[in-house]
Amino acid sequence: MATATGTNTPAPAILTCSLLEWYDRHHRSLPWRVPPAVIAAGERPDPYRVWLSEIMLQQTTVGAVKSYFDAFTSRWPTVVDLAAADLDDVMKAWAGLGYYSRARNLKKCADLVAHELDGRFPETEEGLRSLPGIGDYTSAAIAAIAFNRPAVVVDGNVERVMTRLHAMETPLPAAKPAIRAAVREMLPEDRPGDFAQAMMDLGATICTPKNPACGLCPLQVGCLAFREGKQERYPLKQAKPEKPVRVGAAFVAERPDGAVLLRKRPMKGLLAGMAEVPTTDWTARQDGISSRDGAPFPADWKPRGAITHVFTHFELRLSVFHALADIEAPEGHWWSDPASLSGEALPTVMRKAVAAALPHRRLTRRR
DNA sequence: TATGCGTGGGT
DNA sequence: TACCCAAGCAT
Repeated sequence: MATATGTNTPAPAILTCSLLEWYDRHHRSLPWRVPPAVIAAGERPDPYRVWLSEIMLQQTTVGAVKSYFDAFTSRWPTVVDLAAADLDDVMKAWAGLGYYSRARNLKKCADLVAHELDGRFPETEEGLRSLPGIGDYTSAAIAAIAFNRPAVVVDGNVERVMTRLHAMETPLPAAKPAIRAAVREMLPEDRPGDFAQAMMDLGATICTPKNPACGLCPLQVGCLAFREGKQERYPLKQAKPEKPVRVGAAFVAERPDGAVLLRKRPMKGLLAGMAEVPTTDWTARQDGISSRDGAPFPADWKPRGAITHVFTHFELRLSVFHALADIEAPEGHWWSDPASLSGEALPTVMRKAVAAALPHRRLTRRR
């Protein structure tokens, strides 16, 4: 439509058409995706695989998800299989992927779908939204991708694309309603699933945070940020508070046969229900950083350096100590022998601690 | 609306 | 190096 200045802004439907043509040619091939040509032939994706991929992809990169997705779908091909699994096994399979409440909710959701919904996922946003671990984004994404419903799917990619397209001066998250409205304008009635994935692919491969490839962008003719040469200015965001530092000590006890003493973290809070080596409390204090006070039992604890791990909202510095011990596992602890250790539900921070104490031990899960 | 919740890769 | 960021959810 024409503007007062004489410059032309294409109608939303024109941009949508351009985006879908781009997607037909340049879509990413992903293990959980049914490509557009196959969709056009009338095939639909497996809702279980769509759901599983969407949960794994929450705040997580495609590269990190792929091997986990393959492992999960090989071991548990259907939602009924996953419902029949032990939660402990699911947590072990999830270890390293982060945000562990996702895995707990994944299992809850699978149980619910398998036992109360006859193994079938709801087909509406509202129905999906009521399931554990499924919020506004994920319900819309599954409804669109698995069931071709005209849902407004807005993730971080879409936020970036739309704030640039319209040169939105409102910072996130306040801009979200305007972003949703702008996406709704572009929704195609016939291909909502492809449209949602096309927007995300565009954000991931063309409309990137740094150095966007505007020369290859199907929306370039309509992009106000590009017109002003200010692509990287958007999206505007609220400033974040700085990260506090917490310190503590970790104690890696090794039995003569090489087993390592572990315990289970509380079921609530950080790394809930995951395994760990014994540690002191993690405090904000900077002094006593290498203190071996707080060891789980008396032993000849020797310093093995320190590790740093950055969580979302604080940075953790752990002094690591090692000792040989041949005792019964204390209440709530267990000895994990060398063959079992890498399969434990150990979050990355604890793998770092063990690696510092046992530098010759292999702890990597996959590659 | 604000905060807590992981991790690894990119720049 | 020190950030930034990624297909967010629960409370």
